[in-house]
Amino acid sequence: MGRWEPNARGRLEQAALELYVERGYEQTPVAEITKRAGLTERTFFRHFADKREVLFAGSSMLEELCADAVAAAPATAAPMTAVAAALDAAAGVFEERGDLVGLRQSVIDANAELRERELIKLASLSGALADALRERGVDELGAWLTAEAAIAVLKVGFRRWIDGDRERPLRPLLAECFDVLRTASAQGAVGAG
Amino acid sequence: MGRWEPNARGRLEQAALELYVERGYEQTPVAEITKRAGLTERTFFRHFADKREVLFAGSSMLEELCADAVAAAPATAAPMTAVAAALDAAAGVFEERGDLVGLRQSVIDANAELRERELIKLASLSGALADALRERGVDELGAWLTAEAAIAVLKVGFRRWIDGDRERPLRPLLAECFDVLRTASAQGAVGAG
DNA sequence: CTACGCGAGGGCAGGCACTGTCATGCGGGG
DNA sequence: CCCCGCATGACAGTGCCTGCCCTCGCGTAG
Repeated sequence: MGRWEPNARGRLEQAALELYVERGYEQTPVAEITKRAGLTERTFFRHFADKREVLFAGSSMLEELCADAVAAAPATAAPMTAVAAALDAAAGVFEERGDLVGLRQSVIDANAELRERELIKLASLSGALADALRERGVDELGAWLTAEAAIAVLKVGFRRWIDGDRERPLRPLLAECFDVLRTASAQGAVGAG
Repeated sequence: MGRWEPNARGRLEQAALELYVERGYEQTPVAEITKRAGLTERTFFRHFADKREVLFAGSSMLEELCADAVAAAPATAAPMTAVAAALDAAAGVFEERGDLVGLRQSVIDANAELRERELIKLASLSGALADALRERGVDELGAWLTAEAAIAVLKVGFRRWIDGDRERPLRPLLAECFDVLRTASAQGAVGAG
């Protein structure tokens, strides 16, 4: 037994999610979160850079997971196939904890600051995917655009999953998005130039 | 002559950009901006929702421009061709004021909060493009993904333009991005499912 | 000409997010 | 037994942002 209860960080994450759900993000002062977690405000900001970040603790793990999946794809796989494998891996994580993910997303959707934070996390994920593709020898432009395309697919597919029946698997929705993107890209787009 | 100097909003925008360039965004209190513009802090927040928004005054205009371009595309044009026309129109605006755009972007790139705001503006632009595509009769999924793909192209092409020689036209860079995206989408991507 | 409302901005008080700094007490290593 | 590191507490301070009320000049109705 230490001087303090263990897992301060986890307690803060849980208290924050609960309160954000109960009262909304804006109506929840940091002091309330730390009170519920049995800690002080100062400690909150030692664990999380700001009031938003507490909702995105798992994003770095997701990044690693996706980057590893890209690296693990067969050497013969096309770039788009490699990032599809990464989204496949990510989908597994989401599907495992559908309820938690849905709750968290409802909080994010309800607040502009949180949506901003979500977008920069997705941009960071895009960067990680692009890096992983470059490691595979993909050229700069191809890596960048393939990664951004994957994020587009993730955004749209994930949204349809969240807004629909969360018992349905996410993976087929992502596959459908890849298909639609391929079809749309194939037609036209020679206009700019 | 009114009671106050005219164009308070414009003076705030200019003073803010100047100061953000001179000292950096974080090191510039709102009070400094209003001082330079000859106004009070309270007035700043009547014109702009927050300290970041003052840098993104033109984004709603850009949205309208792009949405109009999509609507104005020939009825026979494919969705991707229509959004390419929209980026074409946007590129024209950027190229006209390359210096200002470059200065503004250097400020944004230097600060995470501003990058977040930029991303949500791009997401909003994506939504506007998707709406315009739906107006053309494009189905939900196709509209969404085509719009997101266009934003991906804009992000990558714009970045290359900013980081390179800004005298070079932006449009060919965007066209190249569309090509690369089409090629990448055509290969593989059948993995998720 | 007067009265009145409206619009743009000023002034002030206050809440809350976040930071710097120092204090505190448990655990482990010498 | 001492000391040092580490996680947390305590507290003051800054800056962003808001709510509320006041001021003044202008246009307009009467």
